[in-house]
Amino acid sequence: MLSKKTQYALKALGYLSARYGQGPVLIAEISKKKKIPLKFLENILLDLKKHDVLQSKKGKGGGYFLANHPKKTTLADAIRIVDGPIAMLSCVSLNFYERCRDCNEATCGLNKVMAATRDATLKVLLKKTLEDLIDS
Amino acid sequence: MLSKKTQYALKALGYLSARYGQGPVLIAEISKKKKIPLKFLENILLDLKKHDVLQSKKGKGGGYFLANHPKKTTLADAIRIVDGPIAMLSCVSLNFYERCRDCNEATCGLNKVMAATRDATLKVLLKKTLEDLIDS
DNA sequence: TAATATCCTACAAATACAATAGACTAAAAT
DNA sequence: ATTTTAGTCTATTGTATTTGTAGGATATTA
Repeated sequence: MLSKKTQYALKALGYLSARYGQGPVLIAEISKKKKIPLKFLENILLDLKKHDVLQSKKGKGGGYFLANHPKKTTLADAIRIVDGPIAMLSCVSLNFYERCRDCNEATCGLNKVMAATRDATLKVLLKKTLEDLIDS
Repeated sequence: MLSKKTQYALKALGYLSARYGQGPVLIAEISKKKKIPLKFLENILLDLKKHDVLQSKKGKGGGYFLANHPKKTTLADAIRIVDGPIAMLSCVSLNFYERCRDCNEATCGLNKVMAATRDATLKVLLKKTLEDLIDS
């Protein structure tokens, strides 16, 4: 299950996607419209900025906005930044790989199954983008 | 990511699958071979028994064994018992559904995307069974 | 220089996860 | 019968993660 933090992040990204090209949006506005705790949201957006998904502008007329067209950022990208690995086990994670103790990957049945699961999940998350987060 | 508890459960189920039809296996044996804390494993196996994945026998010559052929239990079944929902959000979970506050599912972009992700993941986990957990 | 709004670090509270303890029940062997 | 074996059950403890808050620092505009 995605953490609440990640849900907040995706909700905020959806909101910003709907306003892409319309200038900066205040954190306070996103917080209010999407019912996300303000200070928590600050941290989340900052994190997304540091990973080049968002850009920001300070002072009056400032706020946050997407660094690229909503189609350019995949959900896999976004989720990895905020939530970490997409795979169900570290030993099959592409971006957060960790060898598991007491287990030989070459012979481990669980490893193979989880790699197949990761591939299926990732196929969707690499295809879907921030644009798909816009509410209809 | 799967909890450690779930990893332990799947490792244990793989071990029991390899010994299917060969009589009961001691918790202590599984614990030792798969390096799973004994008392923790007790709880996990008991849980799987209560959900009819395992059966047990007490006293000398006792132990745990699969209730059905390893092919009969899907990984989706096993994971749901120990870990809970497979979906990334409760609002798209088939077995652990919860409506999310402050969000209209009919119009929510996130909901649609996560439903698609769930379908892809589930397609694999419903096809794979305990038999696939047997180490080669 | 005053007002605005993001940036940054640290912290606190709440929840979930991992592991252990110890007594209880059932079955088998003697 | 009673001892040994092995699973059953409930509770508790320690640890880690998650969620959320506080308050000042920095940058931008007017």
